Amino acid sequence: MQRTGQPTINDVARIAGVSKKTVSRVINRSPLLGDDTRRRVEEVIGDLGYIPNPQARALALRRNFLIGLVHDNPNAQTVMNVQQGMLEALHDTEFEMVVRPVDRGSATMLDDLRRFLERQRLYGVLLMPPVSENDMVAKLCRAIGCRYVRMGSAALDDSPHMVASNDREAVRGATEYLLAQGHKRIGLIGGPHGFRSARERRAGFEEALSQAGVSLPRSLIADGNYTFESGLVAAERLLDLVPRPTAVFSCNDEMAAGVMHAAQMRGLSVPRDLSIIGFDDTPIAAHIWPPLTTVRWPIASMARSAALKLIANGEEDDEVEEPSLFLSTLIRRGSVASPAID
Amino acid sequence: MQRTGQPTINDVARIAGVSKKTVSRVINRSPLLGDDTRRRVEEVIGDLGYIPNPQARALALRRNFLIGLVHDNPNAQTVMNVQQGMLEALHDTEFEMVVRPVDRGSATMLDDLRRFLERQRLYGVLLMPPVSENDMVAKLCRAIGCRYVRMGSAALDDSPHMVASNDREAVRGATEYLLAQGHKRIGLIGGPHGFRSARERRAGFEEALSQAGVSLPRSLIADGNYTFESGLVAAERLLDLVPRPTAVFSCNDEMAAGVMHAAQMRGLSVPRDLSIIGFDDTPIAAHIWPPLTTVRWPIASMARSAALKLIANGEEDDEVEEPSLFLSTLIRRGSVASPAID
DNA sequence: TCTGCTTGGGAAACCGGTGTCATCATACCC
DNA sequence: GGGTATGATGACACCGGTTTCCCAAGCAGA
Repeated sequence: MQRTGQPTINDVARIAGVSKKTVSRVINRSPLLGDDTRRRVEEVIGDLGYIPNPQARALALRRNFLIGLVHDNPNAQTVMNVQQGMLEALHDTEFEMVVRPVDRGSATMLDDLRRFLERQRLYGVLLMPPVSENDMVAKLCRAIGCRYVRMGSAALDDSPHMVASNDREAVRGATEYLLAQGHKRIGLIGGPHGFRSARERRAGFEEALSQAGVSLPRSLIADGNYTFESGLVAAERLLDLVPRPTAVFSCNDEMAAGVMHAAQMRGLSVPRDLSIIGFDDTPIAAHIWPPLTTVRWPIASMARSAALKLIANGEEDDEVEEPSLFLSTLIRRGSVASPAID
Repeated sequence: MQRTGQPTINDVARIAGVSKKTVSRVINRSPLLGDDTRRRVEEVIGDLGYIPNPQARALALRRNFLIGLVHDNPNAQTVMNVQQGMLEALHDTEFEMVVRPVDRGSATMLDDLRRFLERQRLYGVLLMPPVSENDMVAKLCRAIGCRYVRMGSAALDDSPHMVASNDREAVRGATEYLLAQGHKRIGLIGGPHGFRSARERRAGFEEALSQAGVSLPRSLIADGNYTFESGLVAAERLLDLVPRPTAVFSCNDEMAAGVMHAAQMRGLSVPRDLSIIGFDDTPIAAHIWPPLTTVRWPIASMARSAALKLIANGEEDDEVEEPSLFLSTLIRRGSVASPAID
C-alpha cells in the first residue's frame, strides 16, 4: 500500500473490516445496509478523513461531477452574478463549476459544444441567455443525455429545464409607472435582435402604452445592443426629435447609462428634463448620477436555483422544489420625475 | 464491446493491430516508437475520431486536466478579463477552467483550498490578486505539488510562478504627467490595506511627487477600498479641503468614477476645475463623462500568459518563454487638463 | 558463432471507485 | 420443518487509460 496520498476506499474497508463495496454503499447512501455496519464504516471514514476520489468516481460512473456554465453573454456583471449564484448552490457539494464561453453565430458552435459535453461528460449544464434561447442547444443536451437548465426572460422549456423571469410583466409595470407620472412621449431603446429578453421587454413596453391608449410612433423606438455606446447613439437620435420625448425606457442599465450620458452632454437635466428607467439593476445603476430607477433582475437567485435543479436528486422529495419563475421588481431611485412641461 | 459511446483506446489498438500501450505511446508522444507504427496508429485515431477519455487519464495520472482560477476579487470586470485571458490560452487544449472564489480573511480559507486542490488534483492554479499576494497560499501549492502562477502588481515569486505588472512605475509616470500639466496639489485615493496593488500604486505616486520636490501633506491622502462608494466618500473629504486639490489620482477606475460623481454633484467641472486619473482602464473609464484618463492594466494578457505558463511543458524549448512582466501604460482621455488658476 | 546492448512492442497490474451477481443468515409462511 | 422471500454482504469484473516489467529481434563487437 502506498502511504503517500489520501486514504483510499481500500484503507477504509480494511480498517472497518468490510469489503470496499460496503464502503461504497455507505458513501452512496444505499438503503440496504445494516445500521451498525453503517455506523462503524462512517466512524472509520471520519477518523481517516476519507474523501472518495472524484476521478475514480467519474470513470466508473461515466459522469463527471462538474457543472458547466455555457454562456455567450457580453456583460461582465451579469456573468459574474450568475457564477456567484451557481457557486452558492454548489458550495459544500462535490460539484465544481467549469465555464465555457461559446461563440453564438459561429457555425461550429454546436459541434464544439457537443464535443465538450461528450468529452467532459458533464453532470449538467446551465445555459445562460442568450445562448439558452437556442433550441438546438437544448436539443443537443437531450440527445446526448446531459442534464440542462435554461435561464431566460420567459418560459423557454419544461419546468425542470427552465428558470425564467417575468420581464414582460415587469417592464409593463415600469412603463405604467412612467405613464402614471404623466409622461406621454416615451422612447424605447431596444436590445439586440435575437435576444429573447429584448423581445419580452419591448413587448411589455408596447402592451402598457397600448393599454393606456398612448400612441407609439415608430420614431420613438430605437435599436440598441445592450452596450453603453449603443445607448448613447440611440439616445442622440431620440433627443433630436421634435417634440422631444420626456422619458426613455432602456432595455438594460448600460444603455440607460448611455442615455444619461447623452442627456447630460446636451445640458439636459435628469430627471427634470428627461426621465430614464433601465433594466437589470447592475451596480452601475446605483453609481451613476442621478441614481437610476430600474427593474431588478434577480439573475443570481435564478442561477442559484438553476444549479440546485441541476444537482437535485430527482427522488428526494423532502427538499422543496426549486422555483422556476422569478419576479423582477421596480427599484425607484432618482431618474424619474413628472415631466416639467408638456 | 459496447457500441454506444465514443471509441476507446481498445478500439484503436484492435483496428491498428497493436497493443493499447502502443496507442498510449502515440498519444503521449513517446520517443521510442517506430515511425511506421506511429503513422498507422495516428491514421486510425484520425479515422475513428478517437479522443482519450479525460476521466480515465485523470485517474491513471493522478492529475486532472483542470486549471483552477482562485480569486477573491470583488471587481466583476477584472475577474471576467482574467477568465477571458485564461480561456484564450486554454482554448483548443485538453484543459478546462474551474473557478474557485475564496474568502480572504476566513480562518478556514487555507484548509478549504487545500481540500479543494487535493480532492480535484488540479493540474495547476492561477492565483489572482489579492489572494495571490498571500504567501501561505503559494506555500500550500508547493507543499502539495500543485503548479501555480501568481498574478500581481509586482514580482511576487520566481519567474515561472509569477506574472506581474509594473504598477509603481506606471503610476509614477501618470503622476509625472499631472505634474507636467502644472498641478501641485494632487490628492491620492488609495486602495484597501492588504492589497499589494494599492501599496505599489501609492508608492509610485509618492515617488513622483518626492522626485519633483512637491510636498504631500497627509491630508491629501485618502483611503478607499476600490469601490465606487469609497471613491465618492474619499473625494468628498478631499474636495472640502482649502485650498482644494486641482487633481486627484485614484488607485482604480471605480473610485475615480466616484470622484467624478462627487465633483459633479458639487458643480465642479471635470477637467476644468478638477483633473482625475484612474487605474485599470475598465470599460467604465471610457463610459463616464468626461472619459477618464487612466492607466491601462493588461490583466487579460497577463492571465493568458499565466495560463500558458501553467500548461507549458517544461521541456519544450521551441516555444517562446512566456513573459513575466507586463507594462501598464497611460491612456489619455478627457479627464485631465492644466489647473485653471493657482 | 556467441555475447551484450539497444530498440520496438506486448501482457498484466494498477489507478480508485461502481455494477452485477452469488452467498449466506434470518424470518416468515403454510 | 421444509421451502422461500428478504436483507446484508462480499467476490469479481469493469470503467479507460498508464506504468512496470519482460520479451524478441536487430546489430555490433569479439
